[in-house]
Amino acid sequence: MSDTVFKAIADKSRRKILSLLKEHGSLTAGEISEYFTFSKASLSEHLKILRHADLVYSRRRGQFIHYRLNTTIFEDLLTWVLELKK
Amino acid sequence: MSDTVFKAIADKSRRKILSLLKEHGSLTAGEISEYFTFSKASLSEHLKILRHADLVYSRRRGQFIHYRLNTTIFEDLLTWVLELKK
DNA sequence: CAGATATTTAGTCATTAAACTAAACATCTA
DNA sequence: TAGATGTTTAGTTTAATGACTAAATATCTG
Repeated sequence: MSDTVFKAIADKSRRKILSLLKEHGSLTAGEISEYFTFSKASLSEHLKILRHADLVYSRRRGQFIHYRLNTTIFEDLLTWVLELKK
Repeated sequence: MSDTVFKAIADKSRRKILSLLKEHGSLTAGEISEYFTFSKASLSEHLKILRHADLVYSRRRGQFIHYRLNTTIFEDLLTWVLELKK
């Protein structure tokens, strides 16, 4: 399990982004930013961290960039937790 | 799910401590320190963070303090992961 | 193409986190 | 009780993180 993933989910705002994406399926950076008070530049930074951890995909559709969860990494995270719990 | 837990598992050394405890059942701070190169003071700091996150118990037996995993929190972590994955 | 909108990059600053050494505290044994 | 061993606390330093503003880049529309 990569350190990058644990660092990515260590931040409360990023976890909130994940749950927003879970709830809505897909959101643009602009839509996500409506749920937060910090700047769009800061949000972009958070999204970059989530992207690098492979926790989200992004795909540009015209002017907008759509984000969605990449659930494959959660599989690994699940394995890590179960390994310690069992 | 508390932020404290996510912060606690964000550190690679602390995750290694958790897996050592999983593997050995129970270890003293001194025994744990043999697996690391950093100072015992630093280890003590890491153990404090794990204790505050309720990821480990500690119990003094004479001169030694024994650490072991507290698996109840992993249950919550599991729920968090499943919630995003499902 | 020019202007508008969406998003990211660059550069800076304040806060937090992780490491260290030295000292303190707890318990055991002679 | 004194000295040895095990562990934590205090105080400091350095590195990493998260925030900001300003500027750059990408795409759409008139």
